[in-house]
Amino acid sequence: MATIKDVARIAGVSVASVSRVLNNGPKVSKKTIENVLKVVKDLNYSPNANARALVTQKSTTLGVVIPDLVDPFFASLAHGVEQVARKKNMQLLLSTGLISAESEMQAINLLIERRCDVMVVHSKKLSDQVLIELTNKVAGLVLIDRYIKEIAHRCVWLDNLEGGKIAARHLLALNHQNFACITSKYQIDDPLLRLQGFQNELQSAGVNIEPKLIEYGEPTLQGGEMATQKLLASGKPFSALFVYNDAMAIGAISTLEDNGFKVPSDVSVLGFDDVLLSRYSRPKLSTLNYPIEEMAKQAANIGLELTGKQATAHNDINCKHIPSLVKRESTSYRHS
Amino acid sequence: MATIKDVARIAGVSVASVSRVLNNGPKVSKKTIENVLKVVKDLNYSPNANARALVTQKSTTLGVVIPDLVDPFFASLAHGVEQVARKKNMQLLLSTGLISAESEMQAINLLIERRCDVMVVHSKKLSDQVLIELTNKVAGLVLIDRYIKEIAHRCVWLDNLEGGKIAARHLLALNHQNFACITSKYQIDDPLLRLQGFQNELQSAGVNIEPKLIEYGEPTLQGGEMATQKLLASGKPFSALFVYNDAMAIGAISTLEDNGFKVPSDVSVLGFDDVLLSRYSRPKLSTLNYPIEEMAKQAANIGLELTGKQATAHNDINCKHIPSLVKRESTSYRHS
DNA sequence: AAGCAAAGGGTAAACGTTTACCCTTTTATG
DNA sequence: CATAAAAGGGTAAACGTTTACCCTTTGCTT
Repeated sequence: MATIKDVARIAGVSVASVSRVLNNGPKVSKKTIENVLKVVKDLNYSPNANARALVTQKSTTLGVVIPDLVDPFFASLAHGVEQVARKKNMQLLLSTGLISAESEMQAINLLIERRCDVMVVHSKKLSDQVLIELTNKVAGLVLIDRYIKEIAHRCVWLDNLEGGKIAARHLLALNHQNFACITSKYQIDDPLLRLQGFQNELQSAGVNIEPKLIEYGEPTLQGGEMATQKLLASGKPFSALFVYNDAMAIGAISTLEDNGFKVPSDVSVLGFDDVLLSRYSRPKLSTLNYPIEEMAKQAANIGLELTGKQATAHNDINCKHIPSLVKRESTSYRHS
Repeated sequence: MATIKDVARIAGVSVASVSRVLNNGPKVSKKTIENVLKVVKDLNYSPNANARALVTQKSTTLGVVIPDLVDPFFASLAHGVEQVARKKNMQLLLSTGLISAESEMQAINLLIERRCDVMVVHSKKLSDQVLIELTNKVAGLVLIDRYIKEIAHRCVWLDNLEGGKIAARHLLALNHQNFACITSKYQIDDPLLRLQGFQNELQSAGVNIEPKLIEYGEPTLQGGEMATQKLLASGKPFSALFVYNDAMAIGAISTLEDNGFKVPSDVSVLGFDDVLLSRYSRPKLSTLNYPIEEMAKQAANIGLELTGKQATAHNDINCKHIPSLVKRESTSYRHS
C-alpha cells in the first residue's frame, strides 16, 4: 500500500508538502495541491490512521462499552453515540462487556489501549471506586445509565425511582386500586428502584400492594409470561399491572389474554423503556419512554467537551433524565 | 500516560525486554518478567495500540459497514461479526453508510484508513465493478447480502428468489388460491427477487396474481398498514398475503384486523426475516428466517481466512443461504 | 536599488512500539 | 577444564505520519 513517501517522490515534492495538502494546511501553492492530489488519486493513496493517531496523539475514535448489541436498548445507545461520532467525522469502536466486573473492565481497557478520546461506558458491575479512578485517568470517559455522586457531571442517567412513581400516578389516575407488579429477577438497581418508586407512590396514596402480586422473572417475553402465570395462580385480583420492561409486558399481555382477561378493559398493563416492540404490539403498549438515544448523544457530547473537542455547552445541562409517560392502548380507566 | 520507555527505565531493563514480556516473547527470565510486570502495574501502563498496529502492520480491528444500527436486522449483523471478533481478541469498528453510493464508499474508505484487516461490508449501492476492485485492493474484504459472480467466494448472501418460492409453496400447500403481495418500494434487488420468486412459483402451479393485489410501501409498520389499505380498497378478494418483511407484515395484520378480517382464519399473512418482532406479535408471525447473524459470522470468518489469521476451513463452505420457513400462527389452512 | 515581508517548501525529529541482529553470561558436554 | 551451545538481554532501525524550524524565492515599499 502506497505511503506518503511514495506520493512525495512521484509528485516531486517533500512529504511535508503532501501532508500539508492532505490536511488543508497553509503554505502550499495551488499548483502543488493539484499536483499532489493527482498523484494521490493515481496511487490510490490512503493515509494510515494509526500513524496519524500516533503522531498527533489523538484518535478519531469514539468508544462505546455495552454488554451486547442484540438487545435493542443497547443498539439504540450505540446508535446515539454513532450519530454524534459521524457528525464529528469520528468512528465508533465497540467493546462489549457482558455483565461481569472483569469483562467490563477488559472492555474498557481495550478502548484505553486504542487511545479513544471519548468513551461512553455502560457499566453495572464495576464498583463506584473503580469507576471514579477510571474517570480520573481517562479524560473523555462518561458513564451512562449510572449515577455516582462524586462524579455526577460525568454521569448521564435515568431516574428510575421517579419512573416508578410516574407509573403509579398514571395507574392511580385511571382509578385503579388493585395493583400488581412484575420486575426483573436480576438485582441491579434499575428494577429495584422502579419497584420502590412504584410502591412509595402507592403508599402515599394510601394503597398497598399485595406481596403475592409482586413477581420476578427474566426480563424477556418468556419471563413476562411465566411471571404472569404465577400472578394469576396466586388467585389475588388486580386490575393494573406495572411491568419492568416492554418485552416482559408484551409477554404479560399475551398470557393475560390467553387466560381470558382483556387488556386494557380487564387489566391495564404498563411497560417501561418504549422500545420499538411497544409500538408493534396489540394492543399498542402504554409505557414509559426511556430516551436512551438522546442520553447517549448527550453522553458523547459531554465526552467531547471534556476532551476539548467541542466548546463546552450550557453547563446547566441536566444529566438526570426523567422517563415520560407514553399513553397508548394497554392502559385505560377502570369503571367501578 | 506512561510509555514503554518509562517502564523500561524504572524496571532497569531495555524496552526490548519490556516488549518481550508484554508479548510473551522468548528470551526473558522469570525474574525479568516479574519485575517488569510489577512496574507495569505500578505505572498503570497501557500499551498504545496505534503504535503497535503501525509497526506490526496489522490492526486487531474487524470493520463493519452497515447503513444503520437502529434497524434490528443490521444490529444482528453487527452482533454476529462482533462475536467472532471477540473470539479472536479483536474489536469491532463500525462505519455507517446510509444507502447511497457515496456514503457507502466513504464508510469503506474510513475502514481502509484504519487498516482494518478484515471488513464485512453491506453495500447495496456501489456497483459490481467498484466492489470487485475493492476486493482486489483489500485482502480481507467480504461482502454480505450481495452476490457478485466474479467474486463469489467473497460473497455471503441469501437466495431471495428461492425465498419467494418457498413462501409460495407454503401458501399453496395451505390450499390458498387468491394471493396478494406487499413489497418494498425501494428498487434494490431483495424485494424484486422475492416477488419474482413468489410469482414464478405461483405460475408453475398455474396460479396468477392479480396485478392490483401487488402493493408497494415503505418497509416499516406504517408502510405495511398503508399498503394493506390500498389492497383492501382494490376490492379484490385474497386469502393469502406475502409481505416483504416482518415489520410490514405486522402492520398488515393490524390493518386487516381493524377491517374485520381475522388472521389467519380469513387471511394468512407471511412475513420475511424472522426478526425479534415476529415472535412478539399476536398472532405470532409465520415468516421466513433470514439467518443474518450466522451469515455475518461466516463472512467474518472468511475474512479472517483470507488474511491468513485463521486456517482456511472446509473450502466446500456454501456462501449461499436459503431462508427457512418458520411456521407460527399467522398462516393456516384454508377450508374451501 | 536596497531592504524586508510574505509565500512556498524542505529537513528532520518525534510519536510508541516491535524485532532483527548482536553481545555477554551461564550451562552443559566431552 | 576447554569449548560449544543455550539463554538472556541490549541497540537501533523501522513503521507512516505531523510539524517546528529553517531556507529560498518573489514581490512590494521606500
